[in-house]
Amino acid sequence: MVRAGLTPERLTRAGAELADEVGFDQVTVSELARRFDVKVASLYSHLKNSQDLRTRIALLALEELADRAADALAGRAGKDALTALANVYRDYAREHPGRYAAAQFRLGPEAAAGSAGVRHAQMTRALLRGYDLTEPDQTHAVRLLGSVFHGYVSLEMGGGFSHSAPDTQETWSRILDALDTLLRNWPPTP
Amino acid sequence: MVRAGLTPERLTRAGAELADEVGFDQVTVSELARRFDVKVASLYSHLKNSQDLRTRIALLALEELADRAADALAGRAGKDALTALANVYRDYAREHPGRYAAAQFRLGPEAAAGSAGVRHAQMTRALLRGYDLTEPDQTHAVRLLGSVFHGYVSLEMGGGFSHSAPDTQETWSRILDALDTLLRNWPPTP
DNA sequence: GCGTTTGCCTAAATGTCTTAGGCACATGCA
DNA sequence: TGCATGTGCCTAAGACATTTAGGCAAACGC
Repeated sequence: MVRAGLTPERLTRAGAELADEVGFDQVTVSELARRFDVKVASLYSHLKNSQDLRTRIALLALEELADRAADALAGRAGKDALTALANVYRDYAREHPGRYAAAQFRLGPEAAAGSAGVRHAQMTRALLRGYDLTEPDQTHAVRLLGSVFHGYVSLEMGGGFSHSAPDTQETWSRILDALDTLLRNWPPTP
Repeated sequence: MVRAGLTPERLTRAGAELADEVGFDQVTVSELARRFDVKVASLYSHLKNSQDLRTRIALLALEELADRAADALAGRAGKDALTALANVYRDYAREHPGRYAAAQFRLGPEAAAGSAGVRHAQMTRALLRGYDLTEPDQTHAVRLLGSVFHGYVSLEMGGGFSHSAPDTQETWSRILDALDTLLRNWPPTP
């Protein structure tokens, strides 16, 4: 009997691919076992359970996203950086919808602490250094950017903007213009 | 044998309550049957299947949300209306997390067409009449507001802003200030 | 070469989803 | 009032996912 060479890492990568193909919430231990041509119970030597698998996929996606973001931000500032970071999220979601959904997966406090979530916040903060914001407005802006990026990408992927003109690419550009304007003219606290 | 009095409507309402208690993706035909003290198979006279149940809950949530939004917008304009509408989404998500998740549920094209989704878009457009935007910028702004509202609420509910000062209420107010400013000074197309 | 560990197996329990077919109660018509 | 019909919930059963327990054999360490 030839050993399949299962490891948590290989299972996680295969799980991520599976998520992109069939959707994150259709990711199943059974299907994963099928792909490795192995019995289901065998996976339980490498994964705690089904939840563990999903968590690992989520952490993988967060890492990949953070790596791409770091890459995109290198050497850029101001609106150039804003556009680059925004496009990282949007492009990743389009290329890897299952992984993107995984990145939104509600992590337990332990997993969240060890995740790349922190890097994401730091990078958004770095981006904002190109604008003239001081605390606490910088934090507010970090949260705004996170909301817009995530919200736009979710709605676009979910088909929320599907059936209407103008096309979503134009809206995306204009939203980035608008955010840039807003960050350069952040309203003072009333 | 006393009849339980099942109807699609009662099942949908109970399903919505179940969603708020245990989360939308934990809503199960079996659990619903348990709550009505009825055998699982009995529900299949009233529901096509599990997907049908979820779709009905989603449509219910979209209706409720649209009703609240219409109510909140009545007699308001400008920033007052903006704040009111935004708070409808945020409050609904806090009061009814399961229903809110349901409202984000990916509907099939048929269900989507018959849903209250259209009313939501119309109301956002109505709100924007208080600002000076013409097409296509109005559409861009509709999409931006949808993205921010949805994105912020998801991230806040998902705990994305949990562990940091300043508190989320302050951020929420400042984001609404910022959006108001932005809509009053929408940048011209480059 | 031998013992131990590791990797994948079989077996079995539990739970969900779904369909098929049956019995009894409620309702409608004579 | 009595009967016929239909509706509402039932039992039964198959398919599939999750998870645990325990076993056998290949790989590795000495």
